[in-house]
Amino acid sequence: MINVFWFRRDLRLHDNIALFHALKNDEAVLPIFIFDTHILSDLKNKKDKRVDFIHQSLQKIHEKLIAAGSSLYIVNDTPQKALEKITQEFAVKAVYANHDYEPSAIERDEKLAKYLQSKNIAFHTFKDQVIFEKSEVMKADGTPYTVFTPFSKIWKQRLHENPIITFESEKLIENFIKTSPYKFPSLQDIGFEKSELIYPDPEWNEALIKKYHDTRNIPSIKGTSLLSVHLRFGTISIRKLVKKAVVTSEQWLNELIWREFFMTILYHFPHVVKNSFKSKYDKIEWRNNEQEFKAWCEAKTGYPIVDAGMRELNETGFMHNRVRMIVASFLTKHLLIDWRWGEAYFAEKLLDYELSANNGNWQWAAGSGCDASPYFRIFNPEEQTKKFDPEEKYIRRWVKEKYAPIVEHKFARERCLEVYKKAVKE
DNA sequence: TTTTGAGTTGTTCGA
DNA sequence: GTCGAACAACTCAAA
Repeated sequence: MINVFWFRRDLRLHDNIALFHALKNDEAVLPIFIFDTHILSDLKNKKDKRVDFIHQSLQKIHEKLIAAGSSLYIVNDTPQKALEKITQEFAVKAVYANHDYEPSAIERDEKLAKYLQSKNIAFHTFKDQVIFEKSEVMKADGTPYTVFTPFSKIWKQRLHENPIITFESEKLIENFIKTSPYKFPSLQDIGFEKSELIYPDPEWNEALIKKYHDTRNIPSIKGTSLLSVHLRFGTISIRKLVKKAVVTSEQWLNELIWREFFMTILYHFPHVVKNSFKSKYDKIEWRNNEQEFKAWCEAKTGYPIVDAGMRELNETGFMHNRVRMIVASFLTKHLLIDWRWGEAYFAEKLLDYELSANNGNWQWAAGSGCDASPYFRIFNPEEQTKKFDPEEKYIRRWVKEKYAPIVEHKFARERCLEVYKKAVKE
């Protein structure tokens, strides 16, 4: 009998909880990854940077496994069919994986758990990608928080009561199954091509995090950690990051807590995927002008800070956090385009795309979310530029051509206030 | 149950 | 140029 470890969004060998539990048993462990054809077929761009990133991360794991006399088993299929195949090929005692909290992942895992149970195979899952999950940080009355500050207070209290333990999974590498190497598929084998992917190594930058509070809002400085993509795919351990954040930067620790706050919100309020967290904001009469949306996507709004951000996104798959807020406010409030359109565009383009954070932040910008920005708070792109990019270094880095403003600020602001007021009053 | 204090990230206006 | 108030009034969390 063997055990199976299924890599999902935890693409690392070190400090991986489910992997640790799989490897500490007597049975040899077969490491697998499934390129889910349900998900891949939805990706329009065959040079998707995220697929490339996953592919590269798997390659690194594969090489380490080969060095240990083992091999990564990769299947290109639906998870259901992939597991059927594997359980036919091997005598599987149990499947190990880490929790995944998105609504579609929960549904997938529930179905697979039933299937595995019917085959008498255990399905062991563990908390790994967060410090506190699901219902671990709740109000005294047992209901979930919908405001960040009290959530973060209790989160920190819980952390204090439960010191972080890391898991030395990499030291158990000898317990992987010994095999001759399985074929490692190329990007072409799974229907994709090499992208122009550039991403930072998952390195902790102590000096940067110490200055984080002062420099994080300046888009021309590389003042943000750039670790989001590694958190997204689990190429870095959240436990190791939080341990360091606690002693380095309260501000940065808060950003990690925001990540868990939005994950908790999505878990308890899955309706936010399609609808406003606060239902009255679903009454907003969006203009949804297709040409204007196209101009926003293509970085042709005529507002340099907005266009710079969109250009950065289109070219790199990343956008500085301050600029994300500015372009989101511009789309929803200046152009009165449904936040879901913007959310979908970010989902397609962002290398660090994460449903919970993307949805939470878009709803924050649109004013429709929990703990959201009040609707009358409308970013003025010029004021934001004066404050955060006064020498226009960031703008000049990304904007080559100038366009006439798509809409006049004062007019757009007043129009937005009227439309929102009407929706909220009804 | 009622009350009280507080709530990521702003802008504009007028003194 | 700087500063404080208004924006509009609501909802949440906790005592």
